[in-house]
Amino acid sequence: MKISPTAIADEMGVSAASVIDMIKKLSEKKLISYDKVKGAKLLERGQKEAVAIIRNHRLWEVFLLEKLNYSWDEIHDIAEQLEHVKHPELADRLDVFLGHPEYDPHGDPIPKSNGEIPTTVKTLLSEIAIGKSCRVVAVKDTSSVFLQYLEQLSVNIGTKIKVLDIVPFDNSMLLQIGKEIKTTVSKRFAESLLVD
Amino acid sequence: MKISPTAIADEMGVSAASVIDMIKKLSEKKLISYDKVKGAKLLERGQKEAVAIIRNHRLWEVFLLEKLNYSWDEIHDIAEQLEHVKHPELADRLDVFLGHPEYDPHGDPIPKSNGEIPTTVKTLLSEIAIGKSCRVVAVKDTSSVFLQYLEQLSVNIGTKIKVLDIVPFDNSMLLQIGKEIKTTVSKRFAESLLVD
DNA sequence: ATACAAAATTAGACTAGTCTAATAAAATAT
DNA sequence: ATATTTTATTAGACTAGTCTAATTTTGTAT
Repeated sequence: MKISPTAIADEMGVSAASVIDMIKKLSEKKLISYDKVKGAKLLERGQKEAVAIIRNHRLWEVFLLEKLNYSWDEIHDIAEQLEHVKHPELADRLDVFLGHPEYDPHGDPIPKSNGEIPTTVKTLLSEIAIGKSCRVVAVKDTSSVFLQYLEQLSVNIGTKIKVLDIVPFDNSMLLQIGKEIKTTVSKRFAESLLVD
Repeated sequence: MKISPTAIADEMGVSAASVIDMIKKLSEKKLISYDKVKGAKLLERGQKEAVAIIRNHRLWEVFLLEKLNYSWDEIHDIAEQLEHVKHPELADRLDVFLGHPEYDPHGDPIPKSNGEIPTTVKTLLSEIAIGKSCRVVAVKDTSSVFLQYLEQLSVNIGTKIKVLDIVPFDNSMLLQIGKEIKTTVSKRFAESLLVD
């Protein structure tokens, strides 16, 4: 997919001009390539740095949730600060301390030391047929409102969900969540949850 | 003690001009006061922020040493980055997780949530008389070379030291460290170690 | 193919933090 | 009390990251 300056600007909430400036700087540093037609692409060094930071981020998220008892919707913002702490062995030591977790609390895979990222088969809940069951493996939307809504519905990574019915009118889904809860959710909701 | 711009510049390894510029900015923000005669002083708000950061720093040091098994001389640099991570509850949660430690690995007291800093009676090892025993409570010098030297001598916070003799010529001290080690150390060394 | 809209780019400005070099003020020594 | 040295301060410049307001380029629709 083509990554254009405006796409980045929207995503990051900065002006297009800032993105262009930064693209120039990162290109000079050979971290990314950029050409008007192909858009922006990570170069080898940039890819490595990026994956390392994602690894940090996800490991810290596990730490914040499991060790400091932060909730699902609070950890992202703090991890965003922690991810930039730099020290050669830090991620590896954290990884050992946490017992080599494979996924972060949002269900995203934690890159290995060597940069390898485990892949998982993920399907949108919205694509599950009536009568089928599945397990939540990740969330696509990590906003607080969504995560808090999930918490309210007792939906977590690993929660079993059965699709009882789909309303043809607007594709709302009637779900059996775990054993206790039966509820209807919107199409938008079903498109924000990843299952296997 | 009067804190002058040059003193700060030397300590921080920046130019005097930068210090003056920063003094202006911090004064405008009412974090410090400055007057040529009295020097720089922390104001209430500045004091609070400073203590909060020291609290973060020392708690992270405990974490790095105890949980990630970093060594005595590596933790300071990493904690210097971690200390600036900002989140309302972070220090308190870390404090709970670590079991409310009172001192950091260098023996310095960890400020309480309310900003209170426990005080301890500390004496320089160089002031202990021949024949007296004492326990190491803190280090005054936290450079790697010094900390590594201490490690080599098996000196840690809590280690018992007996002053066996003092050389009148240069005030070197003959020490009994723990049960095993007997060695002579320089006056400089004895002035870098705090005991009770 | 021309005109409008959208995206990319440039120009110029601003803040924050830093520097060096020049100057002013203070402290110290004789 | 004056000369010398040290300290404080100012002036002007630089980098990094950001912005707004042009302007140029590209894409699209008729």
